[in-house]
Amino acid sequence: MKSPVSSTSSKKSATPIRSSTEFARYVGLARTTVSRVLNGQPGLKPKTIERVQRAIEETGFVPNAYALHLKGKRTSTVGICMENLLTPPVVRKLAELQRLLREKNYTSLIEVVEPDNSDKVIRHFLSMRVEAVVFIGHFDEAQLTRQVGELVTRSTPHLVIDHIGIRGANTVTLDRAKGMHAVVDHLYDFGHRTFGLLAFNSQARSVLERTRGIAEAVAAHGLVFEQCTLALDGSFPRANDFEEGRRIAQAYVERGQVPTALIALNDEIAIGAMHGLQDAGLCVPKDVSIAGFNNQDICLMPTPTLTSVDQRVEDTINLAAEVLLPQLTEPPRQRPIVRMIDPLLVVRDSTGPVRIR
Amino acid sequence: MKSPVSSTSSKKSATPIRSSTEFARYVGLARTTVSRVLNGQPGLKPKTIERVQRAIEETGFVPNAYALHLKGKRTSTVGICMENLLTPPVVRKLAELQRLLREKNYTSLIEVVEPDNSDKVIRHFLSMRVEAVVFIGHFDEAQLTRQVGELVTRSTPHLVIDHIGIRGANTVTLDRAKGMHAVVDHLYDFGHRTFGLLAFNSQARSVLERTRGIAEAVAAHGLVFEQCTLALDGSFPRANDFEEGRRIAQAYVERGQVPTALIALNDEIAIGAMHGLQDAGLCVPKDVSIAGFNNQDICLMPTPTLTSVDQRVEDTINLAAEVLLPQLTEPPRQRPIVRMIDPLLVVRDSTGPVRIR
DNA sequence: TCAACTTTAAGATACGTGTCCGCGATTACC
DNA sequence: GGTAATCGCGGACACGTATCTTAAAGTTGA
Repeated sequence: MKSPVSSTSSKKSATPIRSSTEFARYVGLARTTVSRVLNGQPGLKPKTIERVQRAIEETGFVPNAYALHLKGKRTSTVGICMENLLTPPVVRKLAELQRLLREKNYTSLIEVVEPDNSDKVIRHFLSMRVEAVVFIGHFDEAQLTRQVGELVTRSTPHLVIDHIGIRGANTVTLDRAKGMHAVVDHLYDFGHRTFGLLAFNSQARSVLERTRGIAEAVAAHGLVFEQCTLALDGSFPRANDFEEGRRIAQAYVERGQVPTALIALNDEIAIGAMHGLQDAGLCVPKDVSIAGFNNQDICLMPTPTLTSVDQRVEDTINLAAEVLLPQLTEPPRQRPIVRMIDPLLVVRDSTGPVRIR
Repeated sequence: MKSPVSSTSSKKSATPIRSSTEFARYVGLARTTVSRVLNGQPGLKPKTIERVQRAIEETGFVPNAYALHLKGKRTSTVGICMENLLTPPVVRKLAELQRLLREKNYTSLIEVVEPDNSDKVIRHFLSMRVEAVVFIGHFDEAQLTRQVGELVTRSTPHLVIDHIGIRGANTVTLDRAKGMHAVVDHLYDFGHRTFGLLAFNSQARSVLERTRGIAEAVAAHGLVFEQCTLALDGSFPRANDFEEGRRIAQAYVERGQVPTALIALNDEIAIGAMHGLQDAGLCVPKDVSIAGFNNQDICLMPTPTLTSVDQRVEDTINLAAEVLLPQLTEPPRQRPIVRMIDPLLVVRDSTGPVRIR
């Protein structure tokens, strides 16, 4: 493997070499000759090539990417707007996407977007001449729609991951409604007819989608959503999801009427609720079944292990790359591409047959 | 707030404007005049200024950052080498550092470093003329030492976060030995005299540091490390830490001799072990006390909640910024700066008095 | 109306790099 | 030793931008 930095010489070049002119002077060759070596052009004596390569090792000279782009080289840069860097599911998607892009020799420019700096982030991306902009997570809907529109106008490729329903946007997202549908079907098969919804009190699109999925599923089984579901939700936003789940479970217990099945917004809420029930002497899944969402590693932690809906992050991001990469090399398409990923219900020990009373 | 993109006009500029020359032609002014408006120079009619600003909104023109840097503008870019983007503690540090840098108008270039691509990443950072390189996490020690050495040689500022003992490196890291010392002291005060070490079977520096802390602590209490500690570790690397913790706990149970206190490598292992013990009918902390490490959110999840060592991520990163930022503007220092952060023991319900038998 | 001044426009140069071109120097072959 | 082929050199140009300098246009005052 070629090393950009010398591992043997400890030569202290007091003034590091910053340009090909300086570097050529160091080597004792013309700048043009050095340039031809660096770009692998033919018609050079092996001795000359070797001389330049040794000088690279000695000085650690690296051409200026800014000048290269000015000369017409592609930036090979993709800007990624992140909702945050703290919630595991979005960070996993970032990690996976960045890995794929890196494999294709693209650089990722990653920025966390907040409502008041999102235009600044986009402007920065554009000034860095990114070849595409990717959004991962959930954002202000009107703002995102506008930004996607502007990207389309200037024919900069884009992709929205996770956020459904942005008009005109290329979108790759989990079909959250379908995920909840699968959860309800699974619980219904076990005989459950009442469902407690944990922490669904948000107007975020991703949550509404899931509520819709539940509503459709219970309707498909001949149930009435308002009668068979229950919600004792707390504050939003929440401080700590485990504590919130525990709190909600306690609220059900104190109310003296716990649904036979609980469907949680995410795994943290689910596990918190599970512990809340267990603290109250209830048994999971004998007394109450619980399902989470996201299928994070923590699903394996509790006793019993948690049934959850897997986001299929890897498949999602592979699909995202499949949608994004052609845009970087081929002429722009007229119609936005929208692709949905089917979630995967992972059944574990926290869900079981309804107790016969 | 100024918007880089027009929110009102839906002008479809078929050929987006890519240079100030094109832009000036669009405005109908000389390129130099436009440049002076963009850079706020005096001696321009308000009407001219307004004309240019309207054109910016119409076209969404953004100057090319690459050309700007070539003209001498700083890149204001910091390269961040990440161990990974999957383990919460390092990602939290990244999130915090990026937030701080963004506040100071620095762009972060984030790359995940793997053993076989680390030189490539550094070379890429150098070609992007980053003003500093930051390493977050744990890396191959020899490789990192060499890379830091080369950065020093070319007087590019650097900072190593989390990795202790890199010769010549500016370092900010948690004092992990001190953290384990605190854990042992805490358990000792509760009467514990035997300690099971969970998943400490790694030669990584950060783990060795912690083992050292435990050894020092038990010695300070007049105990002999080899006699009072026990380890039934499994494979490394591990697939899922919860299951690994559970597995190790079961191994202790099957062996019929569980130490009164367990010290885990991290919170996941600790919680897994806790469930393993509970499955075997043991009570935490009455029968066995357990302590984790990192004080992640999941510590609040189990019953009982987990005693853990907090990394004080925010303080760590604030200190990191304090060490890093002056290097970006002031002349280079001769001696490396090494700063340690004192961890914080967070006592919860998983640790208690030793059972009297 | 003309000079003096202010405002705007245009020209030139530089930044670091790749590439093309023509010339001189070295090498290889006979 | 002569000729041709090879190789290195230096100059020139372009990329997008800022800035300095100079020229042109417009405005004011007497």
